Amino acid sequence: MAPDKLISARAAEAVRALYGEGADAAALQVQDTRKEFEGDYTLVVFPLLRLSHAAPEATATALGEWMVANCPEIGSYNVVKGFLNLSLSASYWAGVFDEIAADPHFGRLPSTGRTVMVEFSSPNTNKPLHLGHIRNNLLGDSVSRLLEAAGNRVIKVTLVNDRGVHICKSMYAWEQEFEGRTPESTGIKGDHLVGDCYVAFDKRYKAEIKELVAGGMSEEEAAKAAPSIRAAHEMLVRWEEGDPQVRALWKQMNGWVFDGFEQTYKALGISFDKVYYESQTYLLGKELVQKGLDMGVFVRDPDGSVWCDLTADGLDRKILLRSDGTSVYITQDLGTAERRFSEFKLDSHVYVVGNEQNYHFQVLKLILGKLGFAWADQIYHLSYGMVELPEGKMKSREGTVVDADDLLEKMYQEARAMSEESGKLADVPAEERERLYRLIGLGALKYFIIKVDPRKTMLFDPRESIDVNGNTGPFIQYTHARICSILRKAGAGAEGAALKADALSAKELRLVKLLSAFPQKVGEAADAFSPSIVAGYAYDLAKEFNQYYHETQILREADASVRAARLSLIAVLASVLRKAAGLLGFELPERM
RNA sequence: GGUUCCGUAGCUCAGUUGGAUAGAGCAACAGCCUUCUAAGCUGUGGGUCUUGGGUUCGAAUCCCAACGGAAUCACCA
Repeated sequence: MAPDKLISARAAEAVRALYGEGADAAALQVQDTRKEFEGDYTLVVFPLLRLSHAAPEATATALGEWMVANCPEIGSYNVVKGFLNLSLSASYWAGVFDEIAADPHFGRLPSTGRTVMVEFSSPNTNKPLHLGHIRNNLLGDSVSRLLEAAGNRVIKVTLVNDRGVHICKSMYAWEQEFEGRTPESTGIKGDHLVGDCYVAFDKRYKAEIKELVAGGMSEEEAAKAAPSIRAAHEMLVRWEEGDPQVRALWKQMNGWVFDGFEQTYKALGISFDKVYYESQTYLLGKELVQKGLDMGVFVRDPDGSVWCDLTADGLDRKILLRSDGTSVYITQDLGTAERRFSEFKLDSHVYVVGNEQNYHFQVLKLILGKLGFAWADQIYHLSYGMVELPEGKMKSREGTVVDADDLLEKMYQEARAMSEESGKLADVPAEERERLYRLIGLGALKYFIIKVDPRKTMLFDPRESIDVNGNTGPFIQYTHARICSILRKAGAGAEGAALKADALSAKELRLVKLLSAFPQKVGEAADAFSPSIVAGYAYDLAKEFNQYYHETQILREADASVRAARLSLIAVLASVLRKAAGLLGFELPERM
């Protein structure tokens, strides 16, 4: 039983023994004892006063006395006002440590038997990935790992937006200005080349509008009449008709983008179990529209368009089918959701999508509910905040977008610079060194993003490099490397010893207590879809170790059994740090 | 205007079922490397938790209002 659960259970027994009635679970408030007081866990007795009919101190003391006398695990107690601080005995903690050390799957929760799909990343194929996508990718990846650790079967998917007028814009610009140029011929990464086409289109389009407006046309008319936009729309029509020439170019350019994305995903360490393409799913959902009409939850207007009236739910009327019979974005989302739930027998579905689409997902869930799908409320929109620059939103037109590939490269260089300055890796082979630079740079970036609560908009200042000191990924990596260094010097087979209860320092007890909280943190983080909880935990653990490191001799400890115990403690510490970082999606080096 | 989210130290962020004197990091300042990796450790300064009410033994946390900011409300995706 987890230590905090044990305390709760014991406290319930004490209350029953002393006051007869069983305290309801809600009345028993057990929390971590604050650092400035002595104890492991604290029972807040205020809610129990109505049972004890005594003053807070007297109630707390009575409970403390009973618990120390009747619960072998509880070593001592003290009372401060209405707070009963309880300390578990050193031998209890030593036992907890042995269990942790013996459990190779420590931190993995029992199976829930549930299958969860996580959709994330979902890029457009007309421009390269940027910092916003990075946040999405890292969150999606980490949440997937968390849900898996929490006992779920997880299916990671992405939906690539590979069709539509925006792709045609890039295609048209390529024909006009880039004809013949390929990633191979230019040496430009495919997604960047197509992104350049998109920018070129925008430039051309703007110029045309300006010219038309100068010729007396209104802004609005000009936006529709500009030759380039007409050409792009024309291309889309031909794409939908299956025109071989358009399809060939579309295929070729998307191929470039996919190759480029693949490289970035690989660099980020991200993969999917299944990739969906909108070009193959955009027609889904039409039969659901018919179903909704039959059920009477949708209405068809005289012009032929189909709507769902959500005004009773505080929203607006939502269009589901255009008057020309073609479907809109949400129509295909309805269709893909239904297909996925039935095909994979999903218990729930998480969509990692920015908070700009809150409305969309609100509507999606509502409509699926109206269509009678019981699983509609098992859809969860993990709505994350935007990444902003000091001057506000990233704008591709103003060139303020932070490119994913550039940022990754910058992080590697940063790690290299730090490392070369210290010289600690001087004797490591060059190839291995490069691997470590990437690992550290990636750790810095991932931790920087993931430590922030997903819901919040976060700030990134490109002028300042991402920190590597303090509450950072490299701090955790460094801590791990330090432990590994000690273990290396200790020699093989040094760990595995049991802790000696009578020789444990306060700091060592704290470390064991922190270790024991890991599974609970995994559960909390998974429930809240918030990897930042695990990030905070990893930081606390690393910080605690570093303090321990400075005040405790390990290798030079004279008593062999104490030395062995300390080695096994730090070995487990390193392993839990690795697991925590693993949930966040980055690795810890053995040297740095 | 409707809906949703946010407002905590100079800056970036923790603080999730209401609990003790609101915490970290960065930046600033002062210390600690002949001793297991100084990407570390120790200390100092820094706060009307946007404001005003309410709920109660107790509120950064829950409720109401105001102020400030963001997103969204397309026959776009």
